[in-house]
Amino acid sequence: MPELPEVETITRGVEQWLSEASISSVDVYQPKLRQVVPSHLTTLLPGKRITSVRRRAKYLCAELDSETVLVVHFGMSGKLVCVAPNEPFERQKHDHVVIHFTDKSQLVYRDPRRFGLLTLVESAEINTHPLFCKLGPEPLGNEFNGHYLHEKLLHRKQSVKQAIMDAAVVVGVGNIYASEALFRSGIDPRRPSYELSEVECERLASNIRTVLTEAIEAGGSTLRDFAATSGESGYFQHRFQVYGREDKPCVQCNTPIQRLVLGQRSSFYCPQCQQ
DNA sequence: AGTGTCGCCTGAATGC
DNA sequence: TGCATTCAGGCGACAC
Repeated sequence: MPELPEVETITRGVEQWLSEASISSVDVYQPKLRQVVPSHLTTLLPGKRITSVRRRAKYLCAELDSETVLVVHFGMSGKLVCVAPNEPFERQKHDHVVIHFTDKSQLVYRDPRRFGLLTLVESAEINTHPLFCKLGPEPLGNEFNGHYLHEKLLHRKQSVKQAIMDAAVVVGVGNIYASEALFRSGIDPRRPSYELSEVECERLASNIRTVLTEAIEAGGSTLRDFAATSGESGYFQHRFQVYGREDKPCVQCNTPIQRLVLGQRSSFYCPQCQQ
């Protein structure tokens, strides 16, 4: 599932792949994603060129030469498939949107579970747009640090795991990386947020940063094959220390990893190392 | 305002 | 073997 590191990898992949070509046509085969794909996509995109690509939270933002941003979210199962000019391409069952370029290349949005979205936002309005206006800081940016996190958590009763997964606190920390960062920090995911000291918040913020950075680097290793691998990326799943490892020995102390549910999400932790 | 719950959707895994 | 059920997940909508 595309978490922040995967979206970052996809973004870098698309960036490498950008060309002078402009969009010639857009086919929408299934508009019913998490949000309905706006019908004006097919009329507004042709003739435009993608000038740059960046990531904000788990959104890929493709800037067009019309003061407009094509916003893509991958939900749980979304991918972008880059098809090289004249490379044979057969549309698959869950290819919902196909963007054709003048150089005969294609960009394909594939999403079996349809939890993702594609939409257009005016560049000037991106920060006030409903999708973006409530977002907290980027976990890899300077604004996010232990002091900030401590202030944010101070008056929260919620568990610390739920808090760091709240996009208003910090964006892009999904279920997997929340568990991993808490393990590395030696913090029990059930701890009430207000209970964490500034030192613990420093440690947690730092580990959120490093675990995401390491995952991006692992994803980056497949960057070269980006177009060929249909957006599949990364080997970081082989480095999970707690996520999905219920009953398996803790990598630090051999105590069996436990699973519990917080806010309807599976959480994994070591009862020995995380207090 | 903060918090908890629901629902969208499909495929994989599990149960009978 | 095949059918039915359960689960996973991001995140907005909604209720309290």
